[in-house]
Formats: sequence, structure tokens, C-alpha cells
Amino acid sequence: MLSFTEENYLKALVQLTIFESVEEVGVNKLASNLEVKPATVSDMVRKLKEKSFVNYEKYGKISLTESGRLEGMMVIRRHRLWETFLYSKLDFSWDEVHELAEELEHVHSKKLINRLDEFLDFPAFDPHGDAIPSAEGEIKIPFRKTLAEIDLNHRHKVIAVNDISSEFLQYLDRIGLGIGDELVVSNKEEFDELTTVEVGGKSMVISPKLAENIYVICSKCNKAKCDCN
Amino acid sequence: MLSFTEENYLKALVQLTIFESVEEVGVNKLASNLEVKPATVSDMVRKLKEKSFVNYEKYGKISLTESGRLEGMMVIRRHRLWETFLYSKLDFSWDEVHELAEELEHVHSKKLINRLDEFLDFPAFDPHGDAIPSAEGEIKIPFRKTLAEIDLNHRHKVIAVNDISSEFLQYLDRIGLGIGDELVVSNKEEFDELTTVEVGGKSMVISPKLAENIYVICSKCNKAKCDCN
DNA sequence: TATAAAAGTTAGGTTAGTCTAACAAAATGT
DNA sequence: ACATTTTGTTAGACTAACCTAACTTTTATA
Repeated sequence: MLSFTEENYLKALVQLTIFESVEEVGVNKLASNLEVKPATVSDMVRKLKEKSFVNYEKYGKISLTESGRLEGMMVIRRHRLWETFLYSKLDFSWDEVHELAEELEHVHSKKLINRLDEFLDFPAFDPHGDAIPSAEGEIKIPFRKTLAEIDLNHRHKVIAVNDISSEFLQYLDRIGLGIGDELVVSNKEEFDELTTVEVGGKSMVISPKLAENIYVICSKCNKAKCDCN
Repeated sequence: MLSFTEENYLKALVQLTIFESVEEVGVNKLASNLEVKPATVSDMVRKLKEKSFVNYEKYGKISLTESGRLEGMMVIRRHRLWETFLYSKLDFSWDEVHELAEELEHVHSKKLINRLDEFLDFPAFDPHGDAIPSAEGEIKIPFRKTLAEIDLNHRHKVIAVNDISSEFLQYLDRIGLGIGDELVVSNKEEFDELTTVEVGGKSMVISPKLAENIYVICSKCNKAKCDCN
């Protein structure tokens, strides 16, 4: 059985490779993601290689094996299902669920997590709009665009956010933007890169930093790689 | 914040003292309860004393301080609420919930556990019939009698079991006895101590060992220390 | 292409929680 | 009341996960 720590390493590796569409990642990057020192990662990666969860050669890059990918995906599945539970059954807010799920995700029971999935009626997305991996470790990552990338006057829907820090989520709540909201970009200012969006009949101005952290899909096609324009 | 291990020590201490109505417990007994060696307990108890969770002097007995009692109770509260959740919301059976709750009980969030309590509609008892401590660490331990102790022809209700091993629970299921069942003892055989009980119109013979592990209360008074006979 | 910077490794140390083995204190039983 | 058994302690060692400091390899750049 994997330790708490090993699971966190595999989860981070899934996030840094699969979710970023890259094959491999370096020791330093993984270390800073996990908030430990590179020396610690060096050791741990050797251990994970012994257990066949990663491919690795000294001074090389780290990539996940199939079993490593699966284990990492399972942690993310558990995390996102618990988040959904906390949000939809226990009335926690959008920005509170992440921390709690960090603890709950380490409870190992396939049966528990599958029952939870059923209890929640097989949700496809968590409260942040991220897709929940299936029991087989499959995930449909929608090809997402950020609010910064989309065309003017084209209806889009907010489906996820990139930065899940609670300050960020609280900021979104404060300005009145949330998952599921429909919007159109009515103006993009060349000079200072400010984006004006119309949402729910109101107009708001959004900074480039914020726009880059909000994922949207085309409302018409229901995908990001939209072909309707 | 308490570690996983420290919490388990405090939980065990509550079980071995408060739930047994004794003041204090020895190192060996605690060690065997936790399935570690006495040497390990010796060390750990020193640490818990430093943190003011227990009273202890070298070669003496261990007792809980008020804060130790409270922390231990909170672990038990979490354990029993999670058991109730698994049983009543996720359809786990009586004998499966214990193990899973052993992991879930270590998720620390007062808010989570209070929300869960509310979601479950403030249950008073867990699926094994044990009382759930309040958020303040209070527990009403019903003065329970075992099936071995009650009078003939006096209606009682099964409220809890002492041995929560899954073999025991499965055995109960198999013979068709469960929490909440109403029964009367129709005969107690002096010679071999076999007890005959009538439950749901059927008659069954119960060994002394089994009878000692089943807690009942008087159906009429709704307490064990019943005054109606 | 030589060298500086960045990335990664190794050696040795720390802490929490466990162990075994040897010892010390307390309780028990003639 | 003394010997034996039970109970508890101490010392020394191990593992997992972390650290720092010093070193080595790779990469990038002048």
C-alpha cells in the first residue's frame, strides 16, 4: 500500500505531466510543486522507480509508468469526488473544499470511493469544474481555453479555474463570477490588456492575470476547440 | 495539531478508562490494546504528559487530563459519525464500517464533522448502537446490561454489541439478530448456561459467550437500569 | 568552446514512531 | 518476608521523510 507521501508525489506528477500535456518533468520542478527540497525528491524518486511507478535515470527527467499514472489518477479521483461531496451535500463553499479534500483523498478504499461516486450520482465535474477521473483512471480533459484567449462577441461558459487558492476563489465570488456563468467578451483593450465581459446583463472589466486563470468553453459547441466561428 | 498516532493513543485511553468506568490504566494494557510494545508506550506516554494530555508518574498508572479526554472523545465522535454516514448513506453493512472509519476519523475539521452531524440529522447512536459524543465531548453512556444478565420474560431491545470484529457481526447477521431487535429471554439453562430468546416470533438458543457480547435495554423504560420489574 | 549558471546528487543529520534486549521496580504468593 | 512473576524503563537501533551543505553533471551563454 502506498504511503500518504508516495501518493502525493504521484498526484503531483499527474498534474505536472498529464494535465500539462508533457511527457516528463524535472526534479526541481517537482520539488517546488511539493514544497520540499530537490534532495528529498531525488531520494523519493529512486524509491518510486524501485516500485515501478516512475521511469527515471540519474540526472534525467521523471515520467510516470502506467501503474504510476493510475495510482496518481486515483488520488485525483478521490480528491475530486470528496470535493463534490463537501460542496453538494455538506454545503461547503467552492473555496473551502480543496483543503479538506487533501486529507480525505488519502482514505484508501475502492469500494468507499465507488459508493460515494454512486451516492453523488456519478458527477462528471468537481465544484471547480475539473473533470473527475473514472474508476478506470480515465479522464476526459476538455481542451480548454482561458478567458484571455477567446474571440469577441462569442458566447462562452465558465467551466473551471486554474488557481484554486481560496483567496482567488473568494475574489471571484466577490466580483460575482462563478462556474457555469455564461459570458461574452465585448472588448479587449490592446494598450493595457484589460478585457471587458458581459455576464448576467452586467459588464465587468477583468485583468489579464484573472483572465488567464479562468477556463471557458464555447456555449454553442460545448467545447473549447470550437468550430462555430 | 495532534498526530495520527497521538490521536490513537488518546482514543484508546478513553476506551480503556471512561468506557470501562475506571480512572487509570497501565502501560502494558494500553500497549496490548494498541498492538505495540510496552517500551513504545512508555516513550509515548512521556510525550503525552509533556503536552498535558495525560497524568503520569514513572512506574505509575496513566489517566487522562481534561484536554486528553476531550481530544480522545473527539476522535470517537468522528469515528462514530463516519460509521453512521457509511451505514446510512452509502449502504455499507454493519460489519464493514469500522475499518473505514478508522481512517476517516483522523480528518481534522470541526466544521466538517459538525456539518456531517447535521447532514445525518444529529444521530444519537452509531450503527453498532454506541452513543455518539456531542461536539462538546459529552456522551451519555446508557447503563447497559448484556443479554446474559437480564431477567426472564421481560421485553428488551438490542442496542449495541461489544465485540465489533467483522466475524462477530457477520455471525449475528447469519443467525438473524441485529441492533434494534426486540426480544425476551424465555429460558436460562443453569447446567450449560444456554439462553433461549424469542425474537420476531422465532426462538433461538444463544451461547454464554454470545450473550455477554450483546447489550440490551428494557423496552418499556428505555434504559438498562430498569425499574419496571 | 570554455565557463558560469542551473539542475541534480550524495553524505550526513533530524524527528516520529517503532523495535529488541537488558535491566529495574512493584506486586504476588507461599 | 523473601523469591518469583509481572510490569515498566532504558539504551541502542531501524525506517520514512525530511533537511543542509558540499559536490557533480548538464545546459546555456558570452
